[in-house]
Amino acid sequence: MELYNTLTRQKQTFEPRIPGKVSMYVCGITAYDFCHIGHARSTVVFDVLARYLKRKGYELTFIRNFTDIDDKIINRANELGLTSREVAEKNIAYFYEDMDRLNILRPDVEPKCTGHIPEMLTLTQTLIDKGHAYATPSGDVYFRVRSFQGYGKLSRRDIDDLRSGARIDPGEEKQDPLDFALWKSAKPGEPFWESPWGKGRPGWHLECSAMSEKYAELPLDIHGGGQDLSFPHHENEIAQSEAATGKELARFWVHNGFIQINSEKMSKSLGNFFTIRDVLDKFQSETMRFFLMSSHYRSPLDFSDEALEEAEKGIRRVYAAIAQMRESLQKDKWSKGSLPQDITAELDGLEAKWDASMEDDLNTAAALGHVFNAVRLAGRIADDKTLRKSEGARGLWQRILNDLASWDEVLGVFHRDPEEFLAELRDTRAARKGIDIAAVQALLDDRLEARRNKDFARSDALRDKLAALGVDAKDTPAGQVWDVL
RNA sequence: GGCGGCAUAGCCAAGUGGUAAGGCAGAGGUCUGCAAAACCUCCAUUCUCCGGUUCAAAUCCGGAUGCCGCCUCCA
Repeated sequence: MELYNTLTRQKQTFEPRIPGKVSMYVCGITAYDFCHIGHARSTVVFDVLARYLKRKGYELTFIRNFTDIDDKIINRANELGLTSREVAEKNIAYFYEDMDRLNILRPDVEPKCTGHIPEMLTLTQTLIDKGHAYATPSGDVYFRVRSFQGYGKLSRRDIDDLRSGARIDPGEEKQDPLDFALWKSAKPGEPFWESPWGKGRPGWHLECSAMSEKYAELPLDIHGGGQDLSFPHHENEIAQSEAATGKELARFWVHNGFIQINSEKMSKSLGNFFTIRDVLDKFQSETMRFFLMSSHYRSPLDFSDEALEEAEKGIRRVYAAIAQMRESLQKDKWSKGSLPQDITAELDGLEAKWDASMEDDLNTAAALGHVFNAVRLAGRIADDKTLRKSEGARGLWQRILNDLASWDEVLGVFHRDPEEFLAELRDTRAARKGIDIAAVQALLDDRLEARRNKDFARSDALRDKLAALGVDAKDTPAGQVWDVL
């Protein structure tokens, strides 16, 4: 497949270093709070990538870490009167709750920073021994950025241009403003580990270098994370790992684009901040996931309730089609006859295009377009009075259902029981719009009664009343059903 | 200031040299007691603007404008 590599700034044909085996390391969360929708995007993007690589038959080693010690966690612990460990563990549990709801598959290895202190100490010592790092009198250890030739190669930054932004904070004993911490000496009251340089804790960038080397052989095939991580985090990882091992850290660097709110960055300070659970209180997780896949993973994606509602309509249409196909397939009698050649050829084409889209830098937006085309094809046959009774129709629907199931292994949104999903969707929408279900049910009962008496005037009047409440009453062969307008 | 990205219909969005996917909304139609759903048809001669290259440009090059991100913790 073609994958965009931030390192080369172009799409490249992805081939793993060892044929058939892929190693992928993705930077996970810092466990100090609930996860926000940006985390959802990142995890969904790499979940889809992981699923797709597996579908292609690769033996995948997928590593995603937890940062469970850092300033933000320590601050939060102090605010809450908890230990850092308690804060991290609580938030990791919340993370799993959110990710399970989003149907994110568990990576193969989920290492925690605090479980890898010895590895980080060893790495730090190696860097000191090689002259790439130095300890200060107060017990900090810094990476000597200018000692690493390739610094800036990922983010395309010139080391001299960085100087203006870098500075030395009071209390730091850096030799150069560019240098970054590998090991931070413990301040009073902070959690610490023993080290050759005194009590302290690892710097943020170090864990990813230590853990990727421990759980995969370098170079990694893929290293991923959010766009913002490319500098300085990933640049620093490269410096640490490559300076210490002499090996390339990763061959492909994959970065997902940001979620935006009104075309602006989401941030707590701007007050336009949404957690995953905020959203999942109002929308189904399949809708959220579908929304996240509706544009390319590297593009910025504007988040809003309106955008979610549009995604909701889209996924509802797919599930409605699944329900219809399943119901149609219940029939026992099928007339002999196949479908016109052009119809089966169209489906052949759609299957090929779906694969081609995913092969092209994981183009889920295009792939979803082909899903809709398949759904429309199914409906077209269902609407044809002659064709829909034929064995050809049966074969086509079964094939589309199989395609959807197969695509779902990667996209992860079409596997629910359609009736159950649609009912849940309706209730979710009703709740969101504050519809009083009991009042609605009473009106629906009245309307059913009116229809039994063929009192269409009263039936229609009741439908208008329901519409005023935001409810759409419809009559199907199976009887009266309702949906949220 | 340095580095980078983006600009496609009313809205969302794919498309990186061969004549504009898909979704939402809208219009007309089939179906229906009427509706809804589903399906059919229509809905960008044109891709922010100006130049250039080419037989051919939304796609490549140069310039302009606008928006956004990174350079400090950040998915």
